[in-house]
Amino acid sequence: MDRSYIPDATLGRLPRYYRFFCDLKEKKVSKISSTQLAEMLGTTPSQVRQDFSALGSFGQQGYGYNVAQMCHDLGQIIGVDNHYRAIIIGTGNLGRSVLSGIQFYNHGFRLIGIFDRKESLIGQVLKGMPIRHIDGLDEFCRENFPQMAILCTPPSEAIRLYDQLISLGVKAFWNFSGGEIPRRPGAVVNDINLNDSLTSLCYKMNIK
Amino acid sequence: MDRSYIPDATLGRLPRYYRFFCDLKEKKVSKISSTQLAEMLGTTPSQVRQDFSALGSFGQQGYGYNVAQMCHDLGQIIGVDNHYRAIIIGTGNLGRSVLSGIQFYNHGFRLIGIFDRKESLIGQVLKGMPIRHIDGLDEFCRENFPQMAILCTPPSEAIRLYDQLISLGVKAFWNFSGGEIPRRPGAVVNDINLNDSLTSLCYKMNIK
DNA sequence: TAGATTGTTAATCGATTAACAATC
DNA sequence: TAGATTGTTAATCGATTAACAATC
Repeated sequence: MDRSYIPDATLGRLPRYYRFFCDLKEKKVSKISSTQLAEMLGTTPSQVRQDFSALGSFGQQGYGYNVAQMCHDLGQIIGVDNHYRAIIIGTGNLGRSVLSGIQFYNHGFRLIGIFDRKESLIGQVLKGMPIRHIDGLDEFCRENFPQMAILCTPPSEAIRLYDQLISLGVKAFWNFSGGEIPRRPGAVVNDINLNDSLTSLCYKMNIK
Repeated sequence: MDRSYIPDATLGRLPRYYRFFCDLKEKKVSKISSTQLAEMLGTTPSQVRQDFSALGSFGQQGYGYNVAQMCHDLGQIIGVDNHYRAIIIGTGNLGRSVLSGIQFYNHGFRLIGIFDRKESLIGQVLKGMPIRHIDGLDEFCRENFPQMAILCTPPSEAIRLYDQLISLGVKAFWNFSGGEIPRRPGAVVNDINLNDSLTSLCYKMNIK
């Protein structure tokens, strides 16, 4: 189980592998071969084996991969049991769709706070939690130590919040704002840029 | 301007390049060097020049890249003026956030129809358009020829709709459902999988 | 044991970086 | 002309694919 170095390309595929194994487990499939899995994923058996080898998880020669085992092992590598404390800022359509559509707990997080700037929304209950005013963000962070923040505000506000939150100890950001967030050592950022995704779809249609 | 072959990695960066040049144009910046641009993007001058060289667009030695020109040229390559006809299916939180947050016209598309299954929503007006019942999808497509579909339904429905829409001539899909859509020749798909993105963020926190 | 399938090594392919001649 | 900066070539690095020995 030496995972001193795992290629970036492998890590990029890790969430999808994990999702497939969880689904297979749900469907009571007990084992699967690299060939079958590659078929489902639209990739090659070689890549599947190379990836799992790099991740340090083991199949069994002549048998394949044990679904429950892989599900557990990949979950460990990802750290889904850590349930990092998360807050969300911005409860417009985007914020609300994240709140309603994502199962935080199954994906390694626990939601502990919801923030907005709009006075009329403060106190409204979402997911069993009141919307708090953004002005109380500092105090909230000093008391509750959120580790991850979901940025669902306009771009310029997201960029400001980013630095503010870093100084408050937040280590990870899920950025839906479309704003360009400067990378800082010690902070990790996942961007969801819908405009860029739409642009790329246009390009793909254009060349076909 | 030979763009017989453009590397995938370059194409993956194309939307972001385009966005940066559009922003610079808005800010009345007239020219920029690969070094300055690389600084803004968090990459290397070498990569910037290599990419633009592959795309067939030209800077000027000793000067840099003309912002307005690049904006125009990259827009041409992407095909933003095509304004492909798009429909959206599903007007839950996710669908509504796409409808309210995306400027279709600026990114190569034109929205021509909104669909849902829920009776109580039919007729409600969003973005100046009535929500139509999904049962009228076939007829609508045969009359209006949508080229792209945004899937904001639950996964299983998205997968069904995908094949239905392909048979109706739809060529591109923006898949927010989280469902795994089988690739078909002649169809292009851009997936937005929020669960996978969250999983990867968890992993990144876990290793830090 | 025989058959199946992994894990790993080697070969190929693609992407990034470095360096510099070309040229505006 | 001199200075700046591109475009392109070559070198390095990383990812994918192919092949097969190891082994359950």
